[in-house]
Amino acid sequence: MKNYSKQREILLEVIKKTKTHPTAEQISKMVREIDPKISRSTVYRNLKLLVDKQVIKKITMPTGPDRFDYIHKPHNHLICDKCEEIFDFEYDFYNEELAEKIKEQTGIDTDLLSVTINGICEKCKSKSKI
Amino acid sequence: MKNYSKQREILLEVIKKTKTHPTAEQISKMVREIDPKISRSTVYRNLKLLVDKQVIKKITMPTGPDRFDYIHKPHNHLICDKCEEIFDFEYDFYNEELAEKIKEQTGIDTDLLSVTINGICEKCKSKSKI
DNA sequence: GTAGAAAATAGGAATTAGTCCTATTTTAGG
DNA sequence: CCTAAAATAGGACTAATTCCTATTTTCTAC
Repeated sequence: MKNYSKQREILLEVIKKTKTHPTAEQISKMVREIDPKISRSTVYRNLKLLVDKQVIKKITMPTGPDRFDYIHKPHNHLICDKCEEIFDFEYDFYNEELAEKIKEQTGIDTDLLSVTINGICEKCKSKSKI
Repeated sequence: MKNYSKQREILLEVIKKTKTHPTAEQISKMVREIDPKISRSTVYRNLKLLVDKQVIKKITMPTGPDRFDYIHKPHNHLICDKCEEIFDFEYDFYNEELAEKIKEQTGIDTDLLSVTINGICEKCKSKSKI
C-alpha cells in the first residue's frame, strides 16, 4: 500500500458497502461493474494486502472460496455447519482468567476480538425435520 | 460407513495417533506407508465421511489445505495469524447468557464446544522484534 | 513539469487442493 | 456360495488462487 491506485480505491469502496461477506470472485465482479478493466489478479493482490494491513478480514470457509469482510468494528463470526452461511455477532469474549488459561495451554496472548464458532442455523434446523 | 473396509481402519488408526493436525496429503502419505495401494480418492472420501460422522474434525486454514484432527474430546483451536500453527486448548466457552446473546443476534443455538480464535504465537512474536 | 526508480496493473499461464467418474473389488446377508 | 450394495483405485477434471512478465502508473527530486 505504498502507492495509491484507483483500482484499490474502488475495491475498498465495494467491500465497505457490502454486508454479505463476498468471495474474491464476487468482489471481482462488483469492481468490474465500476471499472470493467480491473483484472482478477489485481483484486486478489489487493485483498491480500488489505488483509495484511488488517483493513479487512478474511474468513476461511469449510468448503468453497474464502470470504472477505470489512472491519467496521471488531466482531465475531458464526458459521452454519450445514449451509455455511456466515452470521455476525457482537460479544466481548475477553476476560483475564480465560486469556490466562489460553496462555498457559498454548503460550499465546490473545485479545479474543474475533472468534469463530460453529452451529446449525434455524433454517437448516427446521429443514432437517422434514 | 455402512460396510467395513481395511483402508478406513488404517486411516482412522493413523489419525488417532497423530497430534499434528495433518493435511489430507500428509495423511495419504502416512496410510500409504502402511498399505502403499491406498488411493488418494479413498483418503479424501473417508476423511469427508468421518467428518460427517463427527469422528474427526476438519480445520479450515487461512492459507493452504484443510487439516484434520481426531476428536479425543471436544477442544478448541487457536491459529497463529503469522505461521498458522494450530494450538489446542481446553476451555468451556458455554454459558447461558452468551448462548442467549448469540441466539438473539443470529437466531442460532450453539453448544460452543469447539471455538476457533486467532493470535500471534510466542515464536512469531519474538521473531518480529528482530 | 519532467526524468527515473519503484510500485502497481492486466492478462494469462501454472499450481494446488479437492472432486468426480468408471470399471473393478470387497463386504454382508440370506 | 451368490448377489446386491458399498467401497476402492486410478486418473480425469474443476475451482480457487498464485505466479509471471511486459506495460503502465505513481511518487520523488530536481
